[in-house]
Parts: sequence; structure tokens; C-alpha cells
Amino acid sequence: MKRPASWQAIRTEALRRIHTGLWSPGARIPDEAELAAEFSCARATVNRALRSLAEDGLLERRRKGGTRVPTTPVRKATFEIAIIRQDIEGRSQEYGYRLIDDRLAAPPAEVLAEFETSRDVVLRHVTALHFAEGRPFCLEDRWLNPQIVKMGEVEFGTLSANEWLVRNIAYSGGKIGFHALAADRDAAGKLECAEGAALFAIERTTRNPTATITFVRLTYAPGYRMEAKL
Amino acid sequence: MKRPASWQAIRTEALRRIHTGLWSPGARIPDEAELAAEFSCARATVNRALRSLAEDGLLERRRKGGTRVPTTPVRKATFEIAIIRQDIEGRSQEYGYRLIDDRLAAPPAEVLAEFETSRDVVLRHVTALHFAEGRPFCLEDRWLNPQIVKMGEVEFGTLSANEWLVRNIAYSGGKIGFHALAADRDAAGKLECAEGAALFAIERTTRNPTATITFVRLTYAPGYRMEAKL
DNA sequence: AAGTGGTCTAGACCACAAA
DNA sequence: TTGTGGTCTAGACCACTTG
Repeated sequence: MKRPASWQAIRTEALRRIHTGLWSPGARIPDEAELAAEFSCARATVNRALRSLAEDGLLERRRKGGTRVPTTPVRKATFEIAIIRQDIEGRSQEYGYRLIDDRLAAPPAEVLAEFETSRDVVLRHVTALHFAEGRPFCLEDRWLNPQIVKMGEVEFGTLSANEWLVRNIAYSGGKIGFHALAADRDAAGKLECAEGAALFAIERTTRNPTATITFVRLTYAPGYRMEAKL
Repeated sequence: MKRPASWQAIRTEALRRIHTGLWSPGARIPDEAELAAEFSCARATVNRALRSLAEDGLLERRRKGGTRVPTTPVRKATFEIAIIRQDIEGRSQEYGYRLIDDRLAAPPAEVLAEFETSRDVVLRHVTALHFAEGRPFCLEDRWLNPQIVKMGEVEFGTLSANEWLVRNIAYSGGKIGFHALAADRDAAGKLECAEGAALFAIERTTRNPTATITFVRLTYAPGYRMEAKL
């Protein structure tokens, strides 16, 4: 076998062997040196190909343990987290924004838990609406760490907190969750939908190495659909 | 600057420069050769670091055009697509499964569109329920390409189509979408929830290079939450 | 202790897109 | 045309983890 030249060709060939069962689930595949010899290429090239497959969840690699085909593959998909304005403009729709409220307040327990601070019982609470073609698109309900985004220094009357944060605050990590919820009276009023309507919601916590920066719940108007690549 | 040794250290340093604005949005950053000289390392090491950042959406790279900091970063997040049994067992809950129906039928237009075949107006339609701790967890409503998964050859009475497919069928790509929907009478009955309840649903189309393999809608019982890494 | 993947190097050539 | 990233090589050393 001398065909594959690039790491992508080797990736493709490896994929084929996984799919055809030539490399069966749970079994160890030849090590990098062997494959490099087989494909007449440098070990680094094989490494690049197998690492790529491992990142997609199609192989499991361990030092000394070798490379294996997972018995129950857990494939990974990626989705893009754009700012809401981009999301709307990407659909060739007109973006609109309106700040509803911005004040210091005591957060509910579930939010406070995300901030891990029993001290600062007062957070900056920002509520805003994003519009697409003049119609409510997404309700932004955000709690900010007031030590990082100070009242008075930064205003969200024109530029949404969503956009300001993406452009100005570095973050090192966090978590994101998706779920469905029924519109309560408040959300129904703001999103101009029926009370009880099924809404898609995203909750996101963003941290830097030191502290939690913000927790946000984005509730989308009925019909919203989030797409990702497989 | 001689500190960073590994590509991860260079990545971290690059991140710092992006965050501090030393590398400002829209501006070109030094090319790989310059950075390699600055960090006293091989260009390949710089390449590894910058490529990693580009994959996360924190840099944009183009041949000849150089590397830039995006003005509006589109960060990427990944989530894992496990089989439903794993999802439930991962929560330390007992998994259960029941096949509801499995027959050839004419799909609705929206499903047929995913198969791009105006010919085969008959697809294999499989309906099943997944349970966690004995309670309905997820409703699987699946349409299969009967030329790939033949009636009679493969049965889903014990092993779910979800699991069988992951283990047996290679796929090259597809798309996945998330949304919220209100439980209709049928779904409410099967998931044992109120009609009209807000449910989280995933729709997934899976293809191989030649044809569409399957289209599935997974509707989760109320309270389901999908998490991803940021 | 030893095997395997992880990473780094120094150099080279190539592919693409901007000038 | 030319500059920049993309990739490959051959060799080396290291880190982890398993036996």
C-alpha cells in the first residue's frame, strides 16, 4: 500500500478500515510506526491523521496503550456560537435591539450557584430583546459580575451585552446547555407569543480563570432552530 | 521572549495577546516565521499553536493573506453525540427500550425531502421509546432507507435502531438541528406528559457518499437538558 | 521497565490567494 | 509574481501508562 500521500488520504483510508470492520471495535490498530512503514510516509503524517480521527471521537488513543476503535463511538459535532446580531444578519434579516432593564439585583439561587460567590449577593441584571425584521427574536436575560462589568462604565442601551462581551471580555471556559421551556407570562409578552408556547432556550455560563463573568439565558421566539455540523 | 516552549505555551501566549488587544481585531499578526524566531522554536510549532486557535474560531488564517484576529469572533463549541443508552447510563440510571412500530410507509414531504429521492416513496418507519428508570425518556421517530437497512434482515425489537446504526453503519456526514416543540396528543401519550408540554427535540439526517441513510427525530421528555463544552 | 503516542526540530516543497 | 500558510520528512527525545 503506497497510495495515500497526505495525512487526509491516510485519514480516509483509516476511516474506511473502521467502517468496513477491517479494524474492528475494541481492537488495537497497528501503531504509528507500522502504519508509516505501510504508507511509506513519516510517522508524523500518520500521527496527524490518527489524531484528527481521535478528535472526532472515531479512535481512542493512549500512550503505551495504543490506538483502538471505540466499541461505542461517541461522535462529536461542533456548532458555532455567533453573536445574535450575526445570527440574524446571516439570515439576511434586519437586526433590531432594545434594552429592557439594567440594574443591580439579588439573583435567584440557581444563578448565584453559577457564580460560586456567597458574598456578592448583588449582581448586575440585564434584560434585553433582539429583533429580526422587527419581530421579537430572542430574549436575553443576563446576570453579570459587577466587579468585571461595572455599572456606569459600560452601558447596553445601544450595543447589546451579548455583543459587548464577545468583543471585550476574554474568557477561558464555561458551559452551555440547551433545553425547551414553556413561555411564562413575562416571556410570552416580550416575545409576543402565546403563554405556554414551547420555546428553545440556551443557558451559558462564562468564566475566566479567576471568577464567573456572566450567566445568560437566551430564550428564542417560537420556530427557532439551531443547526450544527455533523 | 524565549519562554514558551511547547505549542500549548505559544497558544496561551497568543491568546493573551488577543485578549489584551496587543493583537487587535482585524489586524494582521506576525507571520509564522517571525513568531518562530521570537519564540526560538520551529515554525511547525508555531503553526500547531495558531492552527489550534483558528480551529476554535479565535484566529482566521489564509495563505498569503496572513493570520488575523476576527473582528467578530465566532467561537465554536463541541458536543458529544452518544447513543441514548449511553446518555442514560452515564447518568447512573437504568436504561429501558421498547419498539413501538416498524413498517414500510410513505413519509411526509419534509422527510422525503431529506432523502432527495423522488422514486422510493416508501421508507422504513421505526418508532421506539427509550426509558430511564422505567420512565419515558426519549421518543425515537426514525425513517430509514430500506435499501440500506432492509426489513427482515435487521430487527429493532431488542437493540434500538439508534444503537444498531451507530455500531454498524458508516456515515460520511449529515446535519443536526435542535428546536423546541409542543407535545401533540401522540407524543404526550407516549412520553407520559401533558399535551402541549414544551419538549426538546433533535432532528438528524445521516448520509453516506451515495445516499441518505436515515432521518430521525428524537423528542425528549420534559426536563431534558443537553450540555456541551465551551 | 518498556512500548506507544506526543511533541519538537530544521529543512524543504507546495498550494493558494493577494498584489 | 510572490508571500504566507499547509504539509511532509527523518530523526530525536519525552511523557504517560501499562504490564
